[in-house]
Amino acid sequence: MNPGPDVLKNAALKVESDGAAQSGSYQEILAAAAECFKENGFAATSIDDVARSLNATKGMIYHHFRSKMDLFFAVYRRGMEINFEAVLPYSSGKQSDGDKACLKLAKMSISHAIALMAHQPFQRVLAQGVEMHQTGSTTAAQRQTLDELIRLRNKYEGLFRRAIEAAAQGPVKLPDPSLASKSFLAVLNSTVYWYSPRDKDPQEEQLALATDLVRYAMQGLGLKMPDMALINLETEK
Amino acid sequence: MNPGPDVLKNAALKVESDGAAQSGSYQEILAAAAECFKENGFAATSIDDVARSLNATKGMIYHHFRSKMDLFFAVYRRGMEINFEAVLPYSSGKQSDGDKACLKLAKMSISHAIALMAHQPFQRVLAQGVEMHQTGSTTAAQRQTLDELIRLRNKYEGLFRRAIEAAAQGPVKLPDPSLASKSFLAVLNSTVYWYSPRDKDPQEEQLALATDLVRYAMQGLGLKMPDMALINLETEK
DNA sequence: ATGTGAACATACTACTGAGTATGTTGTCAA
DNA sequence: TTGACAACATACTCAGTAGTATGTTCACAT
Repeated sequence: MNPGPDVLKNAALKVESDGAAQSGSYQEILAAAAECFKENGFAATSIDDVARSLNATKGMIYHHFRSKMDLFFAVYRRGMEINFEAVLPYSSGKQSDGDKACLKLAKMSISHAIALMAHQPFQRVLAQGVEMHQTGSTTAAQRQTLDELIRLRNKYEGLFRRAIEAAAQGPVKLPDPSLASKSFLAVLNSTVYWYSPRDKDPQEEQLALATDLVRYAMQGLGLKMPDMALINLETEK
Repeated sequence: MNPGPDVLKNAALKVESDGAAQSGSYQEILAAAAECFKENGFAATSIDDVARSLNATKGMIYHHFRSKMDLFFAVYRRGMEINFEAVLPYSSGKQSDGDKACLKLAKMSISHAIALMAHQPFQRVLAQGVEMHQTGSTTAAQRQTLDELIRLRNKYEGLFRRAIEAAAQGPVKLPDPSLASKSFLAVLNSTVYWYSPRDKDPQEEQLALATDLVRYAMQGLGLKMPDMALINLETEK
């Protein structure tokens, strides 16, 4: 079929490799679009809305994107990129030791949960993309692109499923690994629908919330949360 | 302010009291609209779409509903109705005994999870309503109605929060009851985004899935799942 | 029989919004 | 200097759609 790693590579390397090449306005459009899509949803957002929020016009958007769908896909892709960047650093290697595997899962999960809260607009777009996939809309060509993006998402979910299976070796039994990972991620992702950052110490607040959520999610699997002292993530930029 | 029980009564009694009074077509419109909203989302669904799926015309819809928003609200209300009908029978009374409280919570949760899978279109509309609430759309009057509907939803969530608090008395500590109930319901509600019924034994399948989900959700709180023998719900109609 | 209103269908209006076609401006190479 | 192209802005087309205005049918009360 299609070589697995490539799909990931496409997403994960774009930011690094392009750097200055990807004109600043491009990323700005993505951010503005994500914000608009979050506010009103894809269908209710017009290209003019996005342009307006940039003090620009429709022509500018269409200079960079061939259609509204293309713009949405680009935002979606960027959202997946963000998530991979958050989780990949902690997801490499196979831990045969149960506690190590648990620690790895916890790190991945907390990093994921924080990224989710720190980049809400993009994460909401990801959720909308999933809904769109179940829908029978779009043309054949768009459908193909969307399928590819969903595969990317499944790949991401796979990172967690494998980490969960590794962590649940031993005393814990998983009735259905797929169901387990879905439930697990459902808890972590739930913040998308109600969290809104407070001005005071959003960093601190997000870490605390993420910790509680991950504790709950792991406990559901019968796993105990590792000591927080062991989970010091590199604080990002 | 507004008397709490009334809001609930409005929703919970409508079906019973109206009965034959609510013309058949009314409920059919709700079902068709729910299906359309689920398929394409609120914004991307036209009144003509709904009418077409009923082999009717726009005039018929507007004869029963004053606007597209009104139709949406009615569908939302019906969705909440379904949920209350599923859960209320098991949510009455205060269990001081921990195990009893646990059993009560389990019954409520399983009934909720099954209702969710059995009425997907309506449940998806509920989700869309929540998103809509975070959004800055709609007029002032509509906003008021939407606020009322969200209060209804919060009331529903409150049933679970109280049941959770009652069940978690004793050996278990809840860091944040609100967070706990949000996570708890996130797990149960997650099926909305991926479950699709199989032709074979949907009843059986839904019960099995619901059981697994509830087990996970309760374990996350540190509660153990009661024996299934104790959880025989009255099978609905 | 007749008028009256409920329950629709049909025809129309007014507007929004995706996509396009065509300017306009600045920059940079030759 | 000029021409060529990137990076936009402006102006327009046209399909779709919320809402309205106006038939039409039929049951039912008087």
